[in-house]
Amino acid sequence: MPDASTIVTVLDRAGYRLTEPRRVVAGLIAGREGHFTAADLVDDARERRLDVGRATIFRALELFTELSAVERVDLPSGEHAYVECEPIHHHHVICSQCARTTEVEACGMPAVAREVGKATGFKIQSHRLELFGICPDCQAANSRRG
Amino acid sequence: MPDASTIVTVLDRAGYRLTEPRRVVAGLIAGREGHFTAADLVDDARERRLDVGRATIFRALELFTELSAVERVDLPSGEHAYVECEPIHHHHVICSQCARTTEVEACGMPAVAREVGKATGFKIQSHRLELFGICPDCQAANSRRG
DNA sequence: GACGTTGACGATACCGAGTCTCACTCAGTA
DNA sequence: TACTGAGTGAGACTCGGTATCGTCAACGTC
Repeated sequence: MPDASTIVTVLDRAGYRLTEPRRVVAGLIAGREGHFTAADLVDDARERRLDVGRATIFRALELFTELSAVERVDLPSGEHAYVECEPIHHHHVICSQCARTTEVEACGMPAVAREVGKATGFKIQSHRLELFGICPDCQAANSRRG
Repeated sequence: MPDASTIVTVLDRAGYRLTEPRRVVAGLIAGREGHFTAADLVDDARERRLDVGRATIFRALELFTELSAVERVDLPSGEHAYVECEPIHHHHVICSQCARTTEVEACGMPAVAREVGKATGFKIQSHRLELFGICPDCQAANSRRG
């Protein structure tokens, strides 16, 4: 279960001000499972009558991304989404049914990157890997349904 | 060197009409090296005084993508771009200096996907891998420059 | 606790990518 | 040649994201 205080702590450590709107956005993120878009948070805030401006939500997301408290992912649809995550290098596995995401280290990746570098002559600097599939829960639900 | 006739052939085989605007868009794509955005093509068309509507360019790109004659990639900046490519499963290595792209099979990927599936319990259906680095030409140019 | 500084805020205008609509055109066919 | 419907261009529209600007409040200092 994600926790708003994690983000707040990261913010504090980095020397940023702990303002009410930032706490609210952190709380909205914590209240979500899986990926979410900026628009989702804007809607959430409006529904819960939390007085946070649209611009503020975008700014907060930008800041959290910079601090690696959340990460941007690109869905197959081309949409930009965010997921809350630990600030270490990893990748996301995204359930295409329920949108839940899981972090993985995908430790085989450096080898793949090395191989690609060898094959193409490129000096590989970074990569982006996103995996899409069906999570265990949805698999179970699907098989129950027949 | 990409070739407009490749796209035109794919279009023809799929039973789509070979109209002038589609040939023009195919030509614009062929005239590019590396990735490009829809806006790039719109600009190109305007510069060369080719009478192709903006909507038509978007429609053509959508169609070409559907036929796997071009593929969408997401740049680290979050921009959506396209690259011309062969209609088989592969990944792109993108030069962060000159934007040139190269296709690779990244044959180690199925193993990584399998491993991730095992570790998370997800049934992996698809993945998206993009690699960013410096191409051989830019490396050479850089080392010449000191 | 009061105060001052300045980073953060909300409102809102703005921008640009992409989509939708609709009347018109033209490629392919009978 | 006439017909038909896929494809087109113009332009309005939507929506995600950014920029601006006057105001507010977090936080360090006294």
